[in-house]
Amino acid sequence: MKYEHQPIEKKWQDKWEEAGVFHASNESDKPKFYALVEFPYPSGQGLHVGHPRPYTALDIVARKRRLQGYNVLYPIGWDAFGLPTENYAIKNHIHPAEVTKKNVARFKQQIQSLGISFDWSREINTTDPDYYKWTQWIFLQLFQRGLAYKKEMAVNWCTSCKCVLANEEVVDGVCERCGSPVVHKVKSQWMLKITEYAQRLIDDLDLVDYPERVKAQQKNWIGRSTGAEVDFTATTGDKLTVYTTRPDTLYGVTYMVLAPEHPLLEKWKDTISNWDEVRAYQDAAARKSEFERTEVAKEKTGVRLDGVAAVNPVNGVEIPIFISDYVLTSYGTGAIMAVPGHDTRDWEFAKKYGLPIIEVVKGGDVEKEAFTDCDTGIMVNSGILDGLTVEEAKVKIKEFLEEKGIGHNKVNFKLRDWVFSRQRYWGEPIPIVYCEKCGYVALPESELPLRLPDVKSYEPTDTGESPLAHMTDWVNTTCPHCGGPAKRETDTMPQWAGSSWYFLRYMDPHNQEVLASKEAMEYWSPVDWYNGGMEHTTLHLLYSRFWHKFLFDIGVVPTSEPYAKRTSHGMILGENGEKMSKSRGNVVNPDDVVREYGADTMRLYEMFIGDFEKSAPWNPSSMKGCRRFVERFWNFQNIAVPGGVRKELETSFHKTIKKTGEDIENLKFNTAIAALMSLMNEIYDTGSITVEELKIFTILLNPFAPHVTEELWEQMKFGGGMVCQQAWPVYEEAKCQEDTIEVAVQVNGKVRARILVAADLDKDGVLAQAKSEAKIASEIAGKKLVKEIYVPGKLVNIVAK
RNA sequence: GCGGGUAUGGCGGAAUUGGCAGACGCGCAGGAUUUAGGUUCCUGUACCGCAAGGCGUGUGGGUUCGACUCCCACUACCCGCACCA
Repeated sequence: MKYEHQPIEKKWQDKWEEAGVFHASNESDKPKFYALVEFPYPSGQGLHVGHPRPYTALDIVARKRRLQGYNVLYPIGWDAFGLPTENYAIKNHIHPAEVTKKNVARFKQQIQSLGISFDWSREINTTDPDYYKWTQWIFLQLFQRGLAYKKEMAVNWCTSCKCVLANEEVVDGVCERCGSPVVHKVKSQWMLKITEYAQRLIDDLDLVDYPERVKAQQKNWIGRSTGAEVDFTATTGDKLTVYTTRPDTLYGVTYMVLAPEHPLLEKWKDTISNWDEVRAYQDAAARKSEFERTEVAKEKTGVRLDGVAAVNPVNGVEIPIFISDYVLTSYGTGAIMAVPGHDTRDWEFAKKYGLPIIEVVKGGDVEKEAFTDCDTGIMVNSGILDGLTVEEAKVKIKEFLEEKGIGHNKVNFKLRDWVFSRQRYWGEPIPIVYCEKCGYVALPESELPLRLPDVKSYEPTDTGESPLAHMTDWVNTTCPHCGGPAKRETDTMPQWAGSSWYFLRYMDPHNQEVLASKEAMEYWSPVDWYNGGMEHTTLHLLYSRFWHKFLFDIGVVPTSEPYAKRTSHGMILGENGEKMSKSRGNVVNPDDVVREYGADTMRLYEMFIGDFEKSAPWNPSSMKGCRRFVERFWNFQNIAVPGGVRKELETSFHKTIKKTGEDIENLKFNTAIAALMSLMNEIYDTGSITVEELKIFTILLNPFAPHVTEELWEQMKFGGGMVCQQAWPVYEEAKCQEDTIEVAVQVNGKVRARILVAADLDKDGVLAQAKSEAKIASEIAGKKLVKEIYVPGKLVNIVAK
């Protein structure tokens, strides 16, 4: 009997939707389980085979949890604002909203053809005004508490998208999205003070269950470092503060370096005798692109300031001051003290400009190279610190600095505030107006959502203004504060805005009064299990944690962290082992796979392909094994006989129930499927399957292959509704153990025989049986038995000399 | 440079409180059924060897009765960050 997957899969997808079996309830006596996958950006290309991997994985978890009696929320939606849609709209003269609608319809149809048990009654879309009303509302809360502010600053400007990018969106000096060069441009931008949450974003990682690599990457990105700020004095009398992580090396300072943009330079204009040279260097630094300036390999350059010097506060020594573009204004104080004896960059710089190098920690040879690996060394040439260990010196110097009032401990972060405006059309309008008299004024809540106006042209402008700026009717408005003339903000929010809180909306997606009701959030929070890509670790994941902490602080959400557990899937690569992409021509469309092999086979294949957390190349030849597995399951019908679980298969069934359940929770879908395959092989070896056995097998397989299991359940007239409404089988620990077990017998660590023993036989009994084995007896004959080891149920090792 | 990870048959991959390496699947070889087979079923399959046996988890050491697993020193590759003082 051939399994016709096409009509059968469609049939069950329709039935599930009609019956609403996957709709979550906000009121239930059952325990809740909130599973979340990152909602997709509905691009024009449609789904590729990478998308279903995480969806299927959490679908398996969600389906299994439902069978176990949980009230499961497994929602989906569309992260639909963004550049590709807007660009497509411009090119083809279609409104971005129309493009979005079309793409969403295609994505939805594709996802539904995979049999994912999403709760479609909670579908959301970030471009829906009923949704972005609340994105704007959150922005206003940030603004009213001083966490959103406007700032004139040099920003990353993509020359092709004609748009500002966040630091996180610039990769190797080019735009992450289109690969065009990124240059610096001074513009007035909306910023969000994520830096205010830097410490808590690190600390609270202890509260959540994230993979170590995700935690490490976030910590690395936030970049906390501890050190001290120390005040040097310039010969002009100005205070010159530096940040250092090594205040213990203060006696080794032989010069200072300022960033070319350091504000004191302008003040010293008349004192610096080589001002022309300094100005030329400043200009050159300003012209460099982000990429040129951060290129690591390049040689350090700088200019010495003539006529101004600095005085080291610990020993009164006068030292020269340089400017160099390797010192950044955006980190620390924009000025550093240079210790060439113990810092590689300072050492190179000192060698190049012939500056003195002083050893302050013993152990290296500072004439040959900087001695940086010196945490265990002893201080020398360091006045009050001489003879101390580095560790002791750190404590003593800090006491000294504080006593004299010339320095104090300081924590610094690499994390910068989040550049939040984009000069594009297809994003949430920022609900702020600018009034000559009152400055930036928040729109009253009653005017939300502030809808995107219908513009004729979405073309980005070369002036760096948003396309919205041309809509004078829309731009010109009145100030909500004083009633005078005012202009609307014409920049829009970045794509990350809508995705920073979407998981809250799923809890109560149709609420018109608040972003989600208190009751709904208290019931569903936090997300129990959130799976997503590693590429979002320092973008979406960090941003949404920040917004959630803010919403927690103002009493909107009940938990300080949004996601209790995070997991990450590996990428599906092309057949050639390279990343799937249109340009490489190795993209596989899931529609073709579903048509040829069926959704169940596709799901099994993607889960069986390898370790879920690692990337794996697409290999259609092993698809056959999964299809074969589905058909062999289907053919169980041909050998089904009445009866309960047979004695000889009892242990196997208990073991498989245990393993399948545990493996699903541990993301080990590949071994869960392998266990089911093994059980199937064992069943076929007996020549038949009993009705009870088939029922259990069907329920175990259902989360992986939902369609074929439903159809077989119906064909067999097992009753009680659909498979997805049954109860997950329960195993007994005691019955996972065989009565008779095989024990390997080793002599001096090498396996020489295998014996069958009763499971409850004690050590002496097993050893006696092992030694009576002919092979073993001859091996140990005439030798002295030194040691005898028995690992219960596994092996015996006899050490003989 | 810093941080994280990986290395096992022809291939994807199993196996971790140290205890039978190669589960499961693909592929391949042989056989059965079939008019036929890109179907199904059975058998075999790390490597060397006819066999007894030997050898084997990136490399080199170590601990142990016993190491894919633990320790030390390397190599190669992948990912993230990177002039962060």
